[in-house]
Amino acid sequence: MPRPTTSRREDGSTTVPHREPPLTVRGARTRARLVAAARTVFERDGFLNARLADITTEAGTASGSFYTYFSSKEEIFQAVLEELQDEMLHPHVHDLVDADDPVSSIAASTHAYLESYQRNAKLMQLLEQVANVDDKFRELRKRRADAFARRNAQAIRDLQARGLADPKLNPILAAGSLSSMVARAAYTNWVLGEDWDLDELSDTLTQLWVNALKIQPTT
Amino acid sequence: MPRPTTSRREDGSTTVPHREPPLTVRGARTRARLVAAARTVFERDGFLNARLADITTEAGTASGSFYTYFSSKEEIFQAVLEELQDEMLHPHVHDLVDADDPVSSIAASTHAYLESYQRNAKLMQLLEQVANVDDKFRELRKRRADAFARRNAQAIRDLQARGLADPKLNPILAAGSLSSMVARAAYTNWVLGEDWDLDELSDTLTQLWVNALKIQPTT
Amino acid sequence: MPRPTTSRREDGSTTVPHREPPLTVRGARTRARLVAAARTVFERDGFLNARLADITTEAGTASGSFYTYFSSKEEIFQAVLEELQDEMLHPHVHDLVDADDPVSSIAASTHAYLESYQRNAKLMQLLEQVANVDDKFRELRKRRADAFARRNAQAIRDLQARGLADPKLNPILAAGSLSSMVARAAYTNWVLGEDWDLDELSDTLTQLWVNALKIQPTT
Amino acid sequence: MPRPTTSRREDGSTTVPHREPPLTVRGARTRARLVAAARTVFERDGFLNARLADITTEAGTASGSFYTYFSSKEEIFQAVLEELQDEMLHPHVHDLVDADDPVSSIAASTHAYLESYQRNAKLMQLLEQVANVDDKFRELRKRRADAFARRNAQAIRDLQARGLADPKLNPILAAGSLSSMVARAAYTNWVLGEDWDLDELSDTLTQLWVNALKIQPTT
DNA sequence: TATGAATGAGATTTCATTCAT
DNA sequence: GATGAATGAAATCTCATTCAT
Repeated sequence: MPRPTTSRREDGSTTVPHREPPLTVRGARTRARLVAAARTVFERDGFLNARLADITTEAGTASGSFYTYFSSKEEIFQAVLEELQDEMLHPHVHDLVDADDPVSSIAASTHAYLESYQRNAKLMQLLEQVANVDDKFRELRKRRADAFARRNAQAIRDLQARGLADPKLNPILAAGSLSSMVARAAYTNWVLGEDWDLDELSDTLTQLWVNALKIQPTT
Repeated sequence: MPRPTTSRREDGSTTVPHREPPLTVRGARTRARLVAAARTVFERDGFLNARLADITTEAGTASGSFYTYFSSKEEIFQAVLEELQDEMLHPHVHDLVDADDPVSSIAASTHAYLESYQRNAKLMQLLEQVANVDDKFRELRKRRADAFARRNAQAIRDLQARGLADPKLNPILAAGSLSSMVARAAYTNWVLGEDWDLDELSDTLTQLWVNALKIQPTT
Repeated sequence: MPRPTTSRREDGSTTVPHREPPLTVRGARTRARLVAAARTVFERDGFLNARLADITTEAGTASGSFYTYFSSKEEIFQAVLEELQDEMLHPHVHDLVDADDPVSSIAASTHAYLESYQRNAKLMQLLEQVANVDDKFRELRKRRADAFARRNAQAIRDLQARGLADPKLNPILAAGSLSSMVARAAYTNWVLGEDWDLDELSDTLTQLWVNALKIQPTT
Repeated sequence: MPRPTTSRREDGSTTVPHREPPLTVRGARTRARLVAAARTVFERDGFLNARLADITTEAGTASGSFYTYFSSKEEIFQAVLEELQDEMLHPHVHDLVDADDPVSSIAASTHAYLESYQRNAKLMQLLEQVANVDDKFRELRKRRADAFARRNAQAIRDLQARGLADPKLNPILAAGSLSSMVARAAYTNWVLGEDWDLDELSDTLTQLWVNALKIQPTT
């Protein structure tokens, strides 16, 4: 349809398939089983190749039960994504400003990002796949990237104000570019399958970031 | 959405019955029309949504004629990609070593990369989409990224040897990371649709790169 | 729906599934086989219960071939309907005015209508079913009924002008009502399954019509 | 559109497991709510498009409660129909014989029929739809039409015996045909959506009926 | 009685690929 | 080489009906 396409009503209006949250304990359990199954199947087969039937089979439910809780593959994918922590979705240095020691702060957040990327590599790969196929997810990612860039840009601005970072840099572009660097490096390593050591990569990225901003030691 | 009967597996294990290059002039013309049509359709509809029938219709040929020249959508996509210059596929600084002035060299190649990315944004988006869906193209991208990274790593190593770059950096990881930065920044700008000015972005990236490597002026 | 319901293009635009008429002889033959098969299946199973698979099976084609020529059950039903003569779709007296003998004229057209109704009873039943289920066909029927009513109303007006019919009657309402009488009587007899004799029914309807209009003998 | 799992056959051969009438007050109330909801939903969506889930939602009951009172959509439709007065289901002249004044009698019953048709137009449309889809309802309609025809035929026979109506007419066929005329005219006006004035239509139909039977004034 | 989650059969529709002309 | 009709596998989605609580 396509749906339908599928207009149900005789007046041609289409009801947006809104799914109610489960009201009973049994319902909540079934929904949870479906989400877990979806994660398994997505990670195994990829988003595009995953069939709803695979998911329900994996969850041990009837095929029709899927639609009790979700109205599309996209929707259950979103539910799967919600298990990803926000902090993991983008590299960040949000404690940069508060820190007496920006370098350790960058090091810490970089390391944390890489670790969680590695831990969720399959899911990150999925996200990459879906964001390049589905406009809604592309938009979602853009909004998140923007939010992080703004926070990092503010941090850079603060450092510049305190004379601790290269004043010539455009804070927004620099923040976006350096975030990009970390995100793409992680992608290259764990999705494309380079075999860089996590700690070494973390150190290099931290060093590059610090150098790039020309961060001055605070002491 | 019904499943395409082909390209089921994500591991890319599809047998490719090779098609002979066209022998006659008419054949060469038809093939060229198909490739051009494919580019149009891919850019309009995306790789996944593009149907072979759309391509043959756009090319003004019968649907069956497709198989005279190509044996799959992947294969014609490869043909379309061959129009992209190699240098455009990855950010590079290959003239870095020879240059007396590494900064201008970085600036020039960054600017060139961004320009061609902007010019071929639709195709780059396609490449991103396909590389995240088809293992063969993912592999292809990895090999190319590796090749560029090796060359850039060598350049960095040379600068370090001449005392012109931060000796603490791991040349391979630094090269990979900085390339990633430029590639992903371009992607963010022209695929995700940020609205950064090309020149400003180019300047920022150059500055970050130079800072990151702690490149010393040669004079 | 069927494909998510079902926008093909990435921009969300939906292509109206316009089917080209067949270009080859083979194509024309296949299309004809499908229409014939559809009539058989519709008459046997009714419009709603008919499955496209039944039609293609009956036609001896692959299921997918259906969509080479039609894009929906409604569309092939329309093709089946086109075999019905226009004159058969509504009771009419269009030669009423010209006739020197309006009574024989009414008798002849009534008899002709009933005969063709009987001959196409199954199809008329189908039309009744579909017109009460599908707005497009309901509209189609209304337009046709209107056209016939206008012609008959004109005939009545002429008779009134010549002093040959009851001048108190509203020509439009009388025409509509008397047409309704014939149409519904035929429906009652051949669809609901009364067992009235065609000739007797024809005579009665003619007599009622003549009486109702108070038609005077012209001699 | 996927096929409903039930009511496959057009011959209406569905086993109907009877439901006991509700024993408690609460039960009676629930049943009444369901019937009212069904009418609303049927009139809004049509019989075929109406889902049992829509009905229970509208009634504010759980979906499973439906089967406590009804065993199918057909059965609840029948319950909805029972709200329609019998007299409304067919045009009638049942007081014709007793009347000293057959013309006024015909006028009165015609007018009454049209008025109630207009008032229940949505339900009459539904009945038309269902009677053309479900054999049980088609049979029901036929039986009722027969009963009315018999009564009207008797009335005509009486008039003929008293020398007050055209003796050449077959009473049964005339009764059936004239009833058809009124019923179909009402259908055309309020279901197909002509825009005839009720009183004008009523007058015309009465006049046609009186003329058709050649009814003589009794005085 | 009432609830609402669970079930699963089954039709539609797509489109890559083949093949007779 | 070119044509375009024919093929058929496969996945989605619906919703009447059942059933455990």
